[in-house]
Amino acid sequence: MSGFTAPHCGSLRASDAGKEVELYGWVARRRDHGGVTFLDLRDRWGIVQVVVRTASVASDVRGEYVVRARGAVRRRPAGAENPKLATGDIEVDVEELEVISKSKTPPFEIEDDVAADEATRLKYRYLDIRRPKMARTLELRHRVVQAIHRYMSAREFIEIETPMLLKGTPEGSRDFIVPSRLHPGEFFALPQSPQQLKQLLMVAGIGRYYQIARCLRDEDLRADRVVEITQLDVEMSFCTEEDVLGLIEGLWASVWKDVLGIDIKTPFPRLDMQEALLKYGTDKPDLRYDLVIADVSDALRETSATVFRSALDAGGVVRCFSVPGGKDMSRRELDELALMAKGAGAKGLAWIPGPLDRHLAEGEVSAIMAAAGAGVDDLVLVVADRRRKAETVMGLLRREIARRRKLARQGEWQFLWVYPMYLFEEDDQGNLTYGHHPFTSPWPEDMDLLGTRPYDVRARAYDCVLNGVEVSGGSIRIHDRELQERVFEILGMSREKIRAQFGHLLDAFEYGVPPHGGIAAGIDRLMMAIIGTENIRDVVAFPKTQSHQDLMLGAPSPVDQALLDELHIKVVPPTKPS
RNA sequence: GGUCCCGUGGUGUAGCCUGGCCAAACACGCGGCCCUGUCAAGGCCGAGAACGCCGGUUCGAAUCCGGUCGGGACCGCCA
Repeated sequence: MSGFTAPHCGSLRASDAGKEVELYGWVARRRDHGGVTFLDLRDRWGIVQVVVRTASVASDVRGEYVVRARGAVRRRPAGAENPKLATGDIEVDVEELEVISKSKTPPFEIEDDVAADEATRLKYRYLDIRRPKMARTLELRHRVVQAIHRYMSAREFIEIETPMLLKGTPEGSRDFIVPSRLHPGEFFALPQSPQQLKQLLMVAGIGRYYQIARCLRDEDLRADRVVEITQLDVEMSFCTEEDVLGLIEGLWASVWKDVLGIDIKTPFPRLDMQEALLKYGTDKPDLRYDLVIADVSDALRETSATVFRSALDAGGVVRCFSVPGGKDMSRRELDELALMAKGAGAKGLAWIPGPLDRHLAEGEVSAIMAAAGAGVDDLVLVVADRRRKAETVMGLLRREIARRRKLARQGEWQFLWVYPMYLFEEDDQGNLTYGHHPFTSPWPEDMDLLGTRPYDVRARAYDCVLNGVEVSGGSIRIHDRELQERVFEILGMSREKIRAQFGHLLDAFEYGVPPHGGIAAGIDRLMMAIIGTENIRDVVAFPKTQSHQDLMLGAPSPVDQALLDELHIKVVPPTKPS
């Protein structure tokens, strides 16, 4: 009999009692009592206890050895059941035990609550994945993706693969590029997303497209970002926002039902961008806790407190929110928060009651308290700065307070749509840039603002946020060649550049374009929300580090000079600034 | 591009602020012995780190300073 068809260690139940089985697995733990030895045998499905009564057989078995154990499943003696194990009602009485392969002592213990350094875990990822929690997460991820396939397929969406080797573009994120051997000095770009291809599929008349696609962006990493993301990419023709939002609400409801057995409420609440930034200081608010931010700029217009006054005079804002029961926060904790605010670029952090009170008029203090909705036991955190900076800092503090004081209500699934958003944003240099991407359709009623007040033009764009994680985002696209060209021009692109970068799309738009729109959902972030982690590496089998390294494979690495020559590539080592 | 945190046996931590009492403590793991019912088994015994690396200060550095490498968090960036 092959081990492949043998029962799984973790799948045995009381109903299997009496069966003669052969088990294959890893030794998770050995408890040697002299006359009798218990081995916990682990496979992807779980752990089962096997009992070895021949001391000599068990004595040379060690942790992480791969073994074959043959014996009879039987109910455990009364009182010896282990309710902590799914297999805890039974055990396997070993008649034959064979060591298939030995193991060195692993660099960290293979158990769910490992505290091993993440670098070590990444180097030995194959051991890390042996941890039941990791294996469960990967299996859950598979089930989520399968549920997505079923749902999309049932609605007549078809999965179409798009190329990995695309044309580079200076827009958006930095491209990963691949040298062309046959075209010296020219490069392909790996996809940041199949955006243009899926729009072209709409021109092609496909109507309903989806793909579970890998996308690569060469950007600096964060706790919630990886280099290679997996996204559900969707595009559909003749649709409105309501069609897309409804489709995705139905999708999440279906995934939650099928995979988690949970009913979630649809439709999801909606919040426009402006309100999200004001009340939560972020475009992806976590609604599992309250902490609503208030603007108190007007109340402090005449204040004599210099910190607020100078910010307001410079055209900035003063924002605050109340920390319930925050009066008990220590000076040390407040200093930590202030340090964090400064780290995010704020000039400082004020709190009420606090040292700044004496610079404020009586009425100003009470106005702030009232706006924040603060009671006598509460503490109000106040930041004065340029609007965008104040929003960022308040959002950061709001999240930090919730984390420190464990304010997020567990077990809640707080979905929401941020919609509508804005078509354009201001970049660091004060230049106009797109908010979502340059193919996003302007809000019809705002069309005449395009030439005059572009920043006020709303976009037919939407983000779906779950528990503070942006899980998807998309838009209704421009399907008119002239409007598309106009938007490119407002973005400051020359005719020549438009031609070179997007000529294929504009050409296609001359052959009958259906109105279309779509959305992309990040599977990695979705999984983060589902398992409740803030570390995206927890949901990826083989993730890279913050500096884009694969510690297990040792990638990136140099390649043979011969290969470089063939690709017409010359490496210029970085010069150190003196 | 920037700010911050971390780097001590196989693993996780303590020690570092206030240099010498630290060839460094504790727990887990590991090795040996004992033990027929445990399941984080238990008991006894034992091995194992000159403190990421380089340089400096000092009579003396795990402890102070500079640099460097590695990991992480955040700002910028991420259409």
